Amino acid sequence: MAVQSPAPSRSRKPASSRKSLRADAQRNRDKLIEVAAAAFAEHGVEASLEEIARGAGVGIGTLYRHFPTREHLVEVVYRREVELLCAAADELAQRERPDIALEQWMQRFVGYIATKRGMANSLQLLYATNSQLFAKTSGMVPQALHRLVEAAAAAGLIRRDIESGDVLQALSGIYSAPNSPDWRDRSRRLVRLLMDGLRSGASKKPRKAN
Amino acid sequence: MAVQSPAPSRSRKPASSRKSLRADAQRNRDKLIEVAAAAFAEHGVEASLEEIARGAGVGIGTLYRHFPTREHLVEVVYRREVELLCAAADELAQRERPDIALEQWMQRFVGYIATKRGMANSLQLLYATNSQLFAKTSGMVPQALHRLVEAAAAAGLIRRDIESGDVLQALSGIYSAPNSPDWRDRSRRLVRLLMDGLRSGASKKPRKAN
DNA sequence: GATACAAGCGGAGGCGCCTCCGCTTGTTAT
DNA sequence: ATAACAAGCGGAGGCGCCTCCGCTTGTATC
Repeated sequence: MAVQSPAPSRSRKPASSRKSLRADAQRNRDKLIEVAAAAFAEHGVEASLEEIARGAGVGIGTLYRHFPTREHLVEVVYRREVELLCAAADELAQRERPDIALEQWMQRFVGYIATKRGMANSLQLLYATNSQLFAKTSGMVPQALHRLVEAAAAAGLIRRDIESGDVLQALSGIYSAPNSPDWRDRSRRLVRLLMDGLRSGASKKPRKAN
Repeated sequence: MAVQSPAPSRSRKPASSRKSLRADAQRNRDKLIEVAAAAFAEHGVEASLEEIARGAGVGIGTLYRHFPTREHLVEVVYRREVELLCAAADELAQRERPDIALEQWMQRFVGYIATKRGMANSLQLLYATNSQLFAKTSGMVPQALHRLVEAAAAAGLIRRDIESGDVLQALSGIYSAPNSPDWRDRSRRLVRLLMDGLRSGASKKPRKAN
């Protein structure tokens, strides 16, 4: 039994991340994640880490202390984006009519996925060594979609003979289609098409407001 | 139809590689491959390309002209080693008693494979884009083994109720075993063990020379 | 041999990766 | 407020990647 160091009496501030960081460190960390998310979206996972550090206004050393490898950073960004995406589902559900909420979320989902292709490699690395992490995040998306579909169906705004798993599969068909140059418009049209299909057997005729 | 450049009357020297290079270029290329093979064996595929260039006594630019990416170099080295390995089978078959030839070749085979683990990633990249290349080289090894096994069996020096595919599988068990620190000795012992098993049902008692 | 020129060379230069460690600053205890 | 110190910072430095282009050299032709 090794003697442990004094262990300061800390008891406050779980703050926003698991380990209580010093306030400035937490700020830097958040900023790095934010800038990294933008950089990965724009340049793919190969974005320059030094540039990310510069963009966040910190030294390269700080980036590396927080995220010892590129993969760590990619993973954190990925997870945050999945969480944001799923949080958006609930927010939309509160603000919009259920079918509108579903459609807008699906639009956002396909847009989101598109930028994540490049992450696949990095993520696979962690996949192999840390699978439970994935189990958690990858479950969140189907659940969010499920809630939206159920709500829309319960409101009679989409047909009932379809379940959320079917919709997810349809979506995956949309985003995994060969990405042509006009890819962005195409997937937007396809989501609309899918939504019209869903509405076509609804019990209520959707009008404007609720 | 684009106008082609004059196309000099060349007709000599297919030399050792596909395209007739200038003599000095060919020398450099060969040297690079040789040095790279050693470097990959020692440091894995992440070996420094600059160091390889230095070791070959050429500039880094020369390396990159011959092998535009690391993967190209890895692939060429890999292919050459497979070819050398298979050529060694025939040579051994001529020089040694068939069972000895088989054993020595198997020893060489497992030693060779061990160094190639790290290449897997690089090779997979090319695998995806250029599969026929693989079909060719990956077929050579089973064929070489097959010849050796057949010869030994025909000479009555190993049992006949085993075919070369079985032996290959046994070998793959040996080299894919978790590589412990004493890995090298262990696999050597295992090959000997395998060989004794093969001999145990032979029709002739193996003595020394033929 | 001399000439001409395409083929080939090589290394400087610009960028990115990552480590290391002396300096700064937030936090805690007084 | 002040002191003390751990936590955190940042960027210089060393290395590797890869490109670019002016210089060298092998080869063909006469």
